[in-house]
Amino acid sequence: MRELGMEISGGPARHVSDAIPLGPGLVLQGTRMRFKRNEEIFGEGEAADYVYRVVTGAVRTIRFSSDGRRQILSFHLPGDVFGLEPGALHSLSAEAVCDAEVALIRRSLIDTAAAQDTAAANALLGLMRRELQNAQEHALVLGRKGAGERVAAFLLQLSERVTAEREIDLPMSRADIADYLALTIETVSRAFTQMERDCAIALPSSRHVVVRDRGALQLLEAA
Amino acid sequence: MRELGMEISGGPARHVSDAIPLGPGLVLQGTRMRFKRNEEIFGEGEAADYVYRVVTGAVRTIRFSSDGRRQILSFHLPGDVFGLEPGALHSLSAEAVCDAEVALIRRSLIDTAAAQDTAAANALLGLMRRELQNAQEHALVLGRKGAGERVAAFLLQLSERVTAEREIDLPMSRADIADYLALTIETVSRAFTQMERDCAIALPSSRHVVVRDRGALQLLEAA
DNA sequence: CGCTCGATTGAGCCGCGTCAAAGTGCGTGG
DNA sequence: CCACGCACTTTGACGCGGCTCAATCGAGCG
Repeated sequence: MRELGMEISGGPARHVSDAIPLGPGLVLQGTRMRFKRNEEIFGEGEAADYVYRVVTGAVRTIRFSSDGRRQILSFHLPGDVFGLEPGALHSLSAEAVCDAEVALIRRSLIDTAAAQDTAAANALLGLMRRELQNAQEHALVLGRKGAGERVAAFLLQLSERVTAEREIDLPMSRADIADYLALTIETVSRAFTQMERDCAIALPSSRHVVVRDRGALQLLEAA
Repeated sequence: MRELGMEISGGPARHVSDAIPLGPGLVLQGTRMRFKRNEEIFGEGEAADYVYRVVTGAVRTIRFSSDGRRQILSFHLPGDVFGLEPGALHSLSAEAVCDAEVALIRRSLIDTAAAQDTAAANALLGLMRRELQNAQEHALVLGRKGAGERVAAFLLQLSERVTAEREIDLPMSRADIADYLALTIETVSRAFTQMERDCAIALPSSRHVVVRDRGALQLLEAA
């Protein structure tokens, strides 16, 4: 995190404490910060002195391939914890997908809690497991699915996370989706168009998706 | 795990205890078992009552895509711990790549140790982190690299894990490599042949790789 | 010696990336 | 309020890398 103190938004937000639930029965106090669209929250290689929780907006974690192309490893939505690293340094970067509010808590507090309270340690383990399963599922999608199937899987996953409703407001651009699914923006766009032609979804605007036929999407996802 | 007691190999191996180091200062007693090539160690959806550590041989963890194709998520070599799941059920299957010896330890013992000893809990967290980083790195490789680069990255990674030497005995078949890298056996084979033509490696036999020019491999890996 | 499984090699095709050009929405400034 | 500009999205044409299908080769084993 660069210039931690300087990036806190003006007004009464400074030092407004915010709760970070690490698990059942374990809630630690944090500080809320605002980040603008595309702003870096922390960078790869920096000291991992904080753990974060999305309050509003969305956050992406990214790494760069040796050829310079970026891979988005995960999207984090309100309620999600991110930046959790057992090591001393961040092994990836995090950026705000759109304007976002994030709650921070000092890493040292969490370590202390985990050292004294086994319930806290187990809560951390649970958060870690969740990320591991996400990463494994992601590897499976990237390895075994075609373009249309990846986009369908992405929409289904997102619709489950955001709400049980049929309408999704995408916080991220086509470029973000492409870098998450390891495709190009053109291919992602064509997949959306094709799904609209098949009446699986409707696209009132490019960032607003209406799931018309969930079954058709699930069929698409299955390759 | 099916028919746990019945699959223990004959002879004095039965109930021979084996140490499983979960971390610095935490070693638990386990039982050694033998598995034949391609034998299932545990299956997706089964109760995760044990944690495992490879003693000799190699183990693969796999999941199946909805279209029936398998994805190998990771290879585990002697010393590696696998089968660790915070949840009650295994979220993936494990099989012996070749004849292998595996040390088992009851999950309940580990949970007890983690609940009483924060050092043990941290050791578990470390093992989990290692797997998470592997999974993220794997996703990046699958998403951002071409065929030759994937195979080069695979060989480099394997050579670092097995030994610092220049010779690698592959425990796994081309089909295993293909399913790990999300390629076909033909493409993997062509990549090997090409690397031999480029004098980056030598192939005395299909399972024995000699790294001739590590720099060339690293150049290949970088896309 | 012959069988079988795994590995290699070749020919052809298809999906997705690349390059290029419109089209669309939104914020800014005149 | 409208005109403009910029960023994002969509659509099209084309090429290439890896998959498919198929044949051959090689090694271990009965």
